[in-house]
Amino acid sequence: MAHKPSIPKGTRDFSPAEIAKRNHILNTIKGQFQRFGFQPIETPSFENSETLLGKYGEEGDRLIFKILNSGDFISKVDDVTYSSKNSSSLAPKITDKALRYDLTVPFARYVVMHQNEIDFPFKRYQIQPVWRADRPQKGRFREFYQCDADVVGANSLLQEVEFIQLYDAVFTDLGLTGTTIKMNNRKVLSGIAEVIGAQHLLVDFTVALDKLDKIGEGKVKEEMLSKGISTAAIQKANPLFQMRGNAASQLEQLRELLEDSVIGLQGIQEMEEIISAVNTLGLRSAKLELDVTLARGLNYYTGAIFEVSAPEGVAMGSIGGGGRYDDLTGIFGLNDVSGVGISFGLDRIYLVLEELDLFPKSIGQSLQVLCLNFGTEEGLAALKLVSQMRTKGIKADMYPAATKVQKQFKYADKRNVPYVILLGAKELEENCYILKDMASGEQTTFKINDIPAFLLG
RNA sequence: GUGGUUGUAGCUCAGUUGGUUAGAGCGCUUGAUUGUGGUUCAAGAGGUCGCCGGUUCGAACCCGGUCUUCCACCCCA
Repeated sequence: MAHKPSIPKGTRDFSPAEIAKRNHILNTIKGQFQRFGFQPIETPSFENSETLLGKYGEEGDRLIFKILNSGDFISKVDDVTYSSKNSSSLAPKITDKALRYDLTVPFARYVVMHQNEIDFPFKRYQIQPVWRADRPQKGRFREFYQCDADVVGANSLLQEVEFIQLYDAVFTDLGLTGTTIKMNNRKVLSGIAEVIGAQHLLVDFTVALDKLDKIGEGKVKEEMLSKGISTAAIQKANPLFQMRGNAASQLEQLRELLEDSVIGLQGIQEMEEIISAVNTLGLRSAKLELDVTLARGLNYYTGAIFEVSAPEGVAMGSIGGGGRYDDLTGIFGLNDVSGVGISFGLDRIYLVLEELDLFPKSIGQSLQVLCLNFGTEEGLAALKLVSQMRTKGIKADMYPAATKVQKQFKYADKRNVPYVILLGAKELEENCYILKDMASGEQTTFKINDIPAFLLG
C-alpha cells in the first residue's frame, strides 16, 4: 500500500468552490486591466538562472527555486567543487534553470527580446503563478499568483496616477472598501540617505525604516546602528520618525529636511504632482496616503513606490505593490526604457475577501437546473430538455443515473441547485415537466418545449 | 535560513500518572419515506493514533529523528 499522498508545503489544491471565488477576483482584475488598455502576455514558468539571479538581492537569490539539470549532470562537476560540499559553488554547475520568482523581471526580459515588435509605450498585463522557496505562514505561500500590469516606454507621471486609479477600480469592484494605497518615492529615500550621509547604506537604512510601524522607533534605530549607520546620521533623520499629518504637511517637512538634496527634492516634486492629480480626479473607495517609511520593494525601483494594505482590522501583509523602475531593461541591454507597474496578490486578496465575507452569494452556483433521472426513456426526454436549455445558455444538467429520487434531490440540495426538474413517466405521457423551486418548495408544470423566461436572464 | 507550534475517523476535536476492545459532534451509508431535498428519529460503516526508531511486561501518551501544519523573525504578494 502506497503512502498517503501529499503536496509540497506552501502549495494548495483548489476545489470547485475555491476556484469560483478565485475566478471572481481574477475576472474583476482582468476586466479592469483590459478597460485600462493593457494587453496580456505570458512567459514561461521557468527561466534561465542568469535571467533571475542577482535581480532580487542576496535574499531573493536564496528564495529562487532552482531546477536540477537533466541527464548525468553530476559527472560534469569537477572534483574540487564536488567535494567542497559548498552549495553556492555547486549549485551553478548543476542547475541552469530556475522557477519564475515574480513577473516583473521576466517581463523586462520579454521587452528586451521583443523590442522590435513592440509598439511603445507598451501596456501589458500578466497573470501567472510565481514560486518562492520561502517558509509558509499566513498569506504566504511557495506557489502563488501575481497579477501584474506594467507600462514601459512612458515617462509621464500620469502613468503613476493611472495605476492608483486602477487599484481603486479593482478594489471598488470587489467591494473591498477602505484599502489604503501607500506611496513613497525612492528618490526621497535616496535624498534622505544623502542628507544624513548614509548613501552607501541606503538599503539597510530603508529596510530598517520600513519597520517603524511594526517594531517602533527604538528598535528601528537599534537596527540602523547595528548596520553601521552613525548616531549622528540617525539623529539627522529624526524628523522622519515624527512625520504625521496630511500629505501636504509631510511634504513640507520633507522639503525642509531635503533642501540640500537635488534628488530628494525631485522625489518630493514627483509625489506632489501625483497627489495633486489624484486629488483632482478623485478615488472611489481607496485612499492614497503618503508614507515616508514605506521602503519595501526591490532594489530596482527608482521613483514612486506603492503598497496596498487591506482595510483596517484585517491582519494581512500587503495585498499589492509596485512602483517605477527607470532601468530594469538595462540589465538585459536595453537602456533608457522607463517602466512603472503594479501587482495584485490574488491569494491574499482572496483571504481578505473571505475574512470580510465579501464574495457574492451566488458565486458557488455551478448549476441552475438539475433534471432528475427516472429511467431510460424518461432520461432520454430529460436529456433532450437539458440540451435545449444548454443551447439557450442555461447551466443545466441531468442526474446521470436513475437512482432513488430522494438521493437525487439530496444531490441537488448539496450542489446548491436552485431548480430541479421532474420528468417521469406521468409527465412524459402528458408532454410536460415539473419545475421545483428548491428554496420555496413550489412546483410548477410546464409544457415540454417551454423554457421559463426567468431561467434565461 | 533561525525560533516556536501542530498532527488521533472524511471534517472539527476529546482521550486522566503509560494499562484490556481509542471516543464525541458534524458529515457519510441504510431505513422510517418505492415520485420529493433541507428538519426529525433509528441503525450502520469508517482509525497503520503523521512516519521511522527507542524505552517498557505494556506506548495515542515517555525519548530521539523525520515529515507536515500554523505562528513569529529574515524577507516578501
